[in-house]
Amino acid sequence: MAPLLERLRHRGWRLTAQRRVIAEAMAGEHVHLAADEVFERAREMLPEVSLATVYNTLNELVSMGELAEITHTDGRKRYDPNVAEPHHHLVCVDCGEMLDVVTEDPRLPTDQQHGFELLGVETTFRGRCPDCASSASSA
Amino acid sequence: MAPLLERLRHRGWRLTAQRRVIAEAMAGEHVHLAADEVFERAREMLPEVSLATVYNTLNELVSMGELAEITHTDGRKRYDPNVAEPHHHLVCVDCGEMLDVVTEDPRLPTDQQHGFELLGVETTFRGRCPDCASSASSA
DNA sequence: CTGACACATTAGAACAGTTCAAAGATTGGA
DNA sequence: TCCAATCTTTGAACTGTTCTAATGTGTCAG
Repeated sequence: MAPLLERLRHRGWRLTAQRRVIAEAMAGEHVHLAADEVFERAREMLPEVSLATVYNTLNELVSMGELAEITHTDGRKRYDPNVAEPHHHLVCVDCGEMLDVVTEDPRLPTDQQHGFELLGVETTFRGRCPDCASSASSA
Repeated sequence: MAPLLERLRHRGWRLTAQRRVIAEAMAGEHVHLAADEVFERAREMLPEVSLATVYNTLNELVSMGELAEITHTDGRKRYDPNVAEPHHHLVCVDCGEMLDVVTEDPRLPTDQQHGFELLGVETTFRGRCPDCASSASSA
């Protein structure tokens, strides 16, 4: 799938300077930035950009389906530009690093569906990343 | 497993009036209350109880391992007294109702582990509950 | 090209959920 | 009973996010 900026251009989305740097901040493969991190990155490229615009734009991209919103344990929302390939997440409980993993979706047996119309599944594997594991054992 | 209050008594946890009503508010099988809902329920039984105590107590119970903390999409933490039986959740995207479901844990293939030491898995099935499905189609 | 309207952006106030700090109340043990 | 430890309370502070009202910018019809 084309990168985020490309996709937005195709949609005829009005691409202002602010929106471009925000989209550029989200570029990449394993990107799971929180709003304040997007703000940081965007500001390096365009210092005048405001936090409100970052929030506006991220919310808009989410409702356009161009970004996925991930709710992290710490209460900050994170944004994932990888909406093309269905995937789950592997998160380090110590440093919060988040990686994409591609695994089979877990299944919900019919007798557990409670009459729900199923729409999706999200799985988060929690663990300790190599860096945190080695620094913990040496501590 | 014994209900929450029972377990707490066994641990010799100092059981004050406030703590008891908070624990009682969490009693039941499919309970996934947010802090303000616990506060509400507790206050019905003991009007003097304060919100700070609710937060203090919930956090304490979580670190004792007697409650599980669930991070909901809306930014409110929810608390689950069912820590005995490993389970996952089924959530209505419209009304937020949350049910426990018992399914097999999804597996993370070794080639996807990125060197992480795995600690746990959380799965959330998202869907629409029967009530919301019928009111949506009639709307 | 120009005016005008729609849309984007901004700063800061407002808001929700949660945590913190200091003072007061309660508990259990000597 | 008195003390020390612990619990509770109030209210302020903090974090992440949304809202508001004013200003700025792009686009297009004429």
